[in-house]
Amino acid sequence: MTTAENETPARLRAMPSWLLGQLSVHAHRMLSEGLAAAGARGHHYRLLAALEEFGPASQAALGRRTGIDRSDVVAALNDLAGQGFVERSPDPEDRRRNVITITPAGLEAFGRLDEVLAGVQEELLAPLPAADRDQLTRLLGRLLEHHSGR
Amino acid sequence: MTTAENETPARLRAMPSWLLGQLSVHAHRMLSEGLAAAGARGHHYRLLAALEEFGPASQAALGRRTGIDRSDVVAALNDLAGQGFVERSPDPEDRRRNVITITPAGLEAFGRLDEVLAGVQEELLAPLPAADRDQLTRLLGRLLEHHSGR
DNA sequence: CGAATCTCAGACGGACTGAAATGA
DNA sequence: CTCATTTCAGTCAGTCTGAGATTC
Repeated sequence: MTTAENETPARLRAMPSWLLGQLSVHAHRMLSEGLAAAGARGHHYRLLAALEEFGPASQAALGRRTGIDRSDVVAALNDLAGQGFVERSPDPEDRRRNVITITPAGLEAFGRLDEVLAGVQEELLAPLPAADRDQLTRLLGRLLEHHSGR
Repeated sequence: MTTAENETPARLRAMPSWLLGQLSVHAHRMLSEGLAAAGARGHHYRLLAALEEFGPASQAALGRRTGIDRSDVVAALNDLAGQGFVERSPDPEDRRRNVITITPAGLEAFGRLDEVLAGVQEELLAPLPAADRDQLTRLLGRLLEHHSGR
């Protein structure tokens, strides 16, 4: 064979959008595997993080904060409620809504998942020295800020 | 409302894996829209790029180079052949194979798509000064190199 | 009335698997 | 016999849409 049979075209390797896409696939795989080993999914972590930071909220608000579709919020909260990590109660001020509250067990579970994800970030950035890691995170943050409303 | 109802949790916003994932969704959307306006899909561009750089190849080799599944390679090449951008001919040296060759019309189409994608990269990195763009691309490239075999 | 919330059922495109046919 | 290639049919998980019931 004169040319390598599994080499990515240089055109692709030079494109930031390609690098971004490939890396995000790797990151997503690491993340899913880490969470799966802890018995959770990405949606679960995101919902718990929103509840931990902002306190009790309606399901619609949780969907907006986490970017999870309204239907998927229902399903993920079913899981979390089944494990006793959140509680659903009707909102007395607006009876269309459920108010979702994180429980002590939920906070504890969130702490464990958070450590798992910190480990994944570590693994993801492992090849870079600390200064480069910070710079990369800053640059990505700036791009995302710019491309998602503000 | 005391707290904003659509703010992403700080925990997420600080995670490189989250930034990567969100940005790659934006990038993918821009890419698909740009290509769709030119009547193409991501698979088509990738296959044309591999043919342009490495010359005629079997379908299996194209799949390996572009990371496209063997089944999807068949479908995308059907599209490209239908538009006259590639030609399928049996390999005389190994009659299991089709040798795929890019046509002059295909090269021209590739040139157009390449300009579209260059514009998308420009738009994606727009908020960053040139030095930061290069650094970002370098850092992403290093991470990808490390996390994908070589 | 129009708009928002919660819920379920199902659609939809993308990535992938299995297997058959052919040939090295 | 084992392995690689091409092709098609079909599966699978993830995301999203539609619609109904309820309340604002």
